[in-house]
Amino acid sequence: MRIGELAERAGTTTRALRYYEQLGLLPARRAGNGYRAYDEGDLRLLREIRMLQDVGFGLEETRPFVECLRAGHPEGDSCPASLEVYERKLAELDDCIARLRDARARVAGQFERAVRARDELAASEQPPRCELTRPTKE
Amino acid sequence: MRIGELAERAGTTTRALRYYEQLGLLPARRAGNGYRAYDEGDLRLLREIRMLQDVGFGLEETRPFVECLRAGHPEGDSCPASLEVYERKLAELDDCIARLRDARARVAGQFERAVRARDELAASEQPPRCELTRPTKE
DNA sequence: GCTGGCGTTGACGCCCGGGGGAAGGTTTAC
DNA sequence: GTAAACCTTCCCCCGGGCGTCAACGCCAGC
Repeated sequence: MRIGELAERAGTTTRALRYYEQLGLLPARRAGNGYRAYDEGDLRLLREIRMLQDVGFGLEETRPFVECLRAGHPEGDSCPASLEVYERKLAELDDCIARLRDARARVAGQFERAVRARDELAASEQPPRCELTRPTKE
Repeated sequence: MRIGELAERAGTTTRALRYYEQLGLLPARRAGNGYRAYDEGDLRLLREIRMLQDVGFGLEETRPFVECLRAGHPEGDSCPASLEVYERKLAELDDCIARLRDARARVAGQFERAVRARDELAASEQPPRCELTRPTKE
C-alpha cells in the first residue's frame, strides 16, 4: 500500500503521514522506486495514533502505544509505558481542571460582587417604589 | 511619571506598556521631549489589567474594564460591558471544564480497561499462588 | 564633552504543535 | 502522452504576549 491509499483509509493526509515518519513515529519501508510502502499493521498503528489524538493526546504521547503495538502486543495500551502515559495524562487533566475551576470561582466571585454593587447603587439612587405608597398603575 | 517607573510600580516591563499602548489599551500622553507621561490613574488602569490577566483574561477582554474606569466609574466592573465579559468568561470556562472532564472520563475508561486486561492476562499466565497449597516462605 | 542610563521607534524572534502548501523533479497508470 | 500520484525541501501559519536587538534622542552628573 502506498501513502495515498493509507492516508485515505485512515482518514488523514499524506502530509501528516510524512510528518509522522519525520518524527520517527511511523517509519515506512521503501519500494524500489523510492515510494513509501505500508501494510495493514501500519494502518493499525495509524489508527491507534488517530484514536489517541481524538482523546487529546499529543503525538509524542502516542509513541509508547505505537511502539507497544509494534512490539507485537495485542493492544497499544498493553505495555507499562502506555499505562504510565495514561496516568500522566489523567494527572495533567486533573491539574488543568482544578486550575480552571479555581479561575472560575475567582471570576464568579468578582462577578457576584460587581452585580451586588450595581444593585445597591441602583437601590440607593432610585428608592424602591413600594406597593403601599403607590398602589396603582405604571 | 515615566514609563520605567510605571512599569516598576506595576510589576511589569516597559515593553509590555508600549505594547498596551499599541493596542490602544493604555494610551499615554507625551511630555515635551516625546517621553510617555503617566499618572496615578494610569497606574490604576494598569493594575486592573494585570489583575484580570492573573485571573486568565486576555488583553482584549480587559478593555471594557479599562474603559469603564477611564469613564470615571469607581470600579472596572461597574459597567454592563464588563459584566458581559464576566458572563462570557464564565461560560467559556464552563465549556472548557466540561470538555476536559469529558476527555478525562474517556481516558480514565481506557485506562481502567487496559489495567483490567493486564491483570486478567497476568492471572491467566501465572495462576495465583494459593496460601493453602504453598503456605510457607518466599 | 563624555559616559551612562533613561527614553523613542521599528522590526524580527519565539514558543507550541501539527501539519498546509508550493516548487521542482520522478514514476506510475490509463 | 499526459495526468495523477509520488518524491524532497523549503517556508508558512495560528495566537498571545511580549523579548530582544538596532539605531537613535534626551538629560544628569563629573
